[in-house]
Amino acid sequence: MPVTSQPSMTDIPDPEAGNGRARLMQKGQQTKSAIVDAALGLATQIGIEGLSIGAVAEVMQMSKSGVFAHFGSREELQISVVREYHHRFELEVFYPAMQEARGLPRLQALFANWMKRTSAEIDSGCLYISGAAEFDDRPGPVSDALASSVKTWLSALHRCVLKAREAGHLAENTDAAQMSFELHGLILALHYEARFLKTDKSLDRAQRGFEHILLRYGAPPT
Amino acid sequence: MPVTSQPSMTDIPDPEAGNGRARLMQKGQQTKSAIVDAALGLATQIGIEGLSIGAVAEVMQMSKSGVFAHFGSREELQISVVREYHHRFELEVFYPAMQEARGLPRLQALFANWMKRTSAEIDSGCLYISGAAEFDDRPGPVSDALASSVKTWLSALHRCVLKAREAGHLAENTDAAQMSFELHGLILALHYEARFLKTDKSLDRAQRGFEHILLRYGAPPT
DNA sequence: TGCAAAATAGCACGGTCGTTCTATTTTCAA
DNA sequence: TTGAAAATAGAACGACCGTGCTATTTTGCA
Repeated sequence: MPVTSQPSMTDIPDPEAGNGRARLMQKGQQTKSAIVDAALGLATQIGIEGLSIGAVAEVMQMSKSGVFAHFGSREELQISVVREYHHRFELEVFYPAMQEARGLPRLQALFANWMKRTSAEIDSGCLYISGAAEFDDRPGPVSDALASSVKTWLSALHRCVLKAREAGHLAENTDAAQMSFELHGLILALHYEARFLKTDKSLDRAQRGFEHILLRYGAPPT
Repeated sequence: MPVTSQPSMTDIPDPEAGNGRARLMQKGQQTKSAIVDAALGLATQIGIEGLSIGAVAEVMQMSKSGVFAHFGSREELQISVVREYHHRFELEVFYPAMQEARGLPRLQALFANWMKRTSAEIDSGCLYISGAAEFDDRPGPVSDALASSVKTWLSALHRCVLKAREAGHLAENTDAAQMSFELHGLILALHYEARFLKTDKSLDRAQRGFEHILLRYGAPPT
């Protein structure tokens, strides 16, 4: 069997796509990347709405207008941050799991990577979770970008569950959407209790919850 | 058996407690209540951090300083809002469920009320959820008040699970903390998917998830 | 009814915000 | 190396923020 092309989670067009290969980055692009980097770091701490150009400028040791010029508006900076987060999420959660065998092993890897990225070990919070709370009552381009990223990820998860069922690793009558919902809940509870309430053992609980769900949907016990 | 006194979820001292009965509210107290009311409405839309005295003053048709004088600081206003939310949560979720028979019926009522309060039908978001995202990296008095309220509620839930197990409605080896964690996850997923992603059927999924959890922990099938 | 106390308004302060405009510096290709 | 283009800085703007200070109004008891 030939090596198939890497499946991508992404369905969001990335305007910068493919200009990294053409030549080494121009100075401007380098700086812009560094700014988005710094902004993402800030956003995971104080939230996307809390992002201020002044704060980013200070971290970057640049002037406000210098930072501003790269984006044209705060909103565009926020959207860039969301795109960057999406990109990293793919890199850390999605792609590595795709190396695993289709079906249950891949689903398990997906969930394990997801937990890793969500848990408090990584001291930066999850933008998909904090962002949802910030924007669930505030429609606009940033909210749209965020929702689009999240939906892309959740539907990738949904597909993975479907494949596991097709492979006979889950019961035939498995409701994939229902199972995805329950998995999502475990991650959200992990994030909430570990990060906000500082409850220890949250990671264990998420892991055990995962096993409970697998059992319910007919996976062979581990 | 005599009617026992109403059990309370609260372990937070309320400085205003018990002065409502003494006499009709003084004008100042009335206004303060109305301000907290308006502020809570704003906070559920734009977040606790987004609360500004100016915005509250406009809703109240008062001057900024008029509003400010009641609290002495923005932080105190935020804390008052958290306390008010806690109070309403008790009233709408906790107390009504206490009318049900101890054990499984009470647990079911608790979860049903919780779902009702969380779902998108109630167009105001859940302060416990949005607040957690806002304050998980921002320690301080407001974060403390919020965390304290949430912990009070979660431990009430935990106790309810314990009682259900003691009553023989759940398997003897039920891990109450684990079960509470999983229930919490369902509510968080409901809030996330219904409010942010506008996914329909989220309420059904939460309900079905609840039934799955009950089955796992040995409750008789409904 | 009068008077102290409480409640509210009005104004000003220093600060931060996003954004605009203009000047200066840096980059990169011809 | 020169010169156009890109990148960055700096100052200023109007708006909003929380807060303090000082009137003024309203309240509720003696």
